[in-house]
Amino acid sequence: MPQPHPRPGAPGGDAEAGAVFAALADPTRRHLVAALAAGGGATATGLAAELPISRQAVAKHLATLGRAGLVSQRRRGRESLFELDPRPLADAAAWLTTVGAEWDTRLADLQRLLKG
Amino acid sequence: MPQPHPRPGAPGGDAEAGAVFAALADPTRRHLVAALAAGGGATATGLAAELPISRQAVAKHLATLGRAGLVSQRRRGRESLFELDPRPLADAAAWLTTVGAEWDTRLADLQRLLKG
DNA sequence: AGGGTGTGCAACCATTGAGTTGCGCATCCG
DNA sequence: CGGATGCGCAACTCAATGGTTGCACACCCT
Repeated sequence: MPQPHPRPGAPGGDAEAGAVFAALADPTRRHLVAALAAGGGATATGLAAELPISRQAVAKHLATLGRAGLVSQRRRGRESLFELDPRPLADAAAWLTTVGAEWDTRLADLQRLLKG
Repeated sequence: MPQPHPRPGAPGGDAEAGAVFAALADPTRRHLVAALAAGGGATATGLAAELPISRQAVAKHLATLGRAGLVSQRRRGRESLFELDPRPLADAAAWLTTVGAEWDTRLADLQRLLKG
């Protein structure tokens, strides 16, 4: 129900979604996420091989993605595998559609107001 | 079809989506987007009134959102109105779901491989 | 006309973040 | 055993960015 003054801020899970947006703000990180989505688990060294940056840079990015809950790490002998966890992506998508829907509702209300 | 070397990057519209993610990475900007979605057009001064930062800071954020295509500006006499444009949100959502779907497909393929 | 109100522009500061290099430790393999 | 390979941690540089203040211009209203 559209009110003139709904709460100023927040659709559900703003913090979670925010972490995801911040994580995906960087093109390198988007590339990593896409690569992990397409290729399954991979190591930092392997991922760095197809990128113009150092392994440590990739490792940092993976750590950032991990902090956002998008990537999980598993040690396998002397190498460590990184794997995508797509669940937070859903939260972010929900935020986007919620805001979009809220806007659409507002427009519809406005038009109804003008017509009526 | 899962190959060892799929294309490195990109579901459709990576650049567009990236701009949106970068724009929404900041909590203040998310708040602004939410406020515009809920309240319709607003001025920088009005938006700054409910925030702990200066009008100019808000203006800068609105400019950033404008560069991402999320906000349009219209001069009305001596005040300038900012309005949400939700279309880029759809692009970003599409990116998220594409990546998620790609991951799901990969998982399904893997399971089929193990079963078959 | 002229004061109040709202914008926009520019300079400046502090913090964050991406990237690098160097080093030490663990693990596999000949 | 001992070299090679891979990882993680720490220190450092450099650019981007969120925030501020100050000022000048445009517009509304009495």
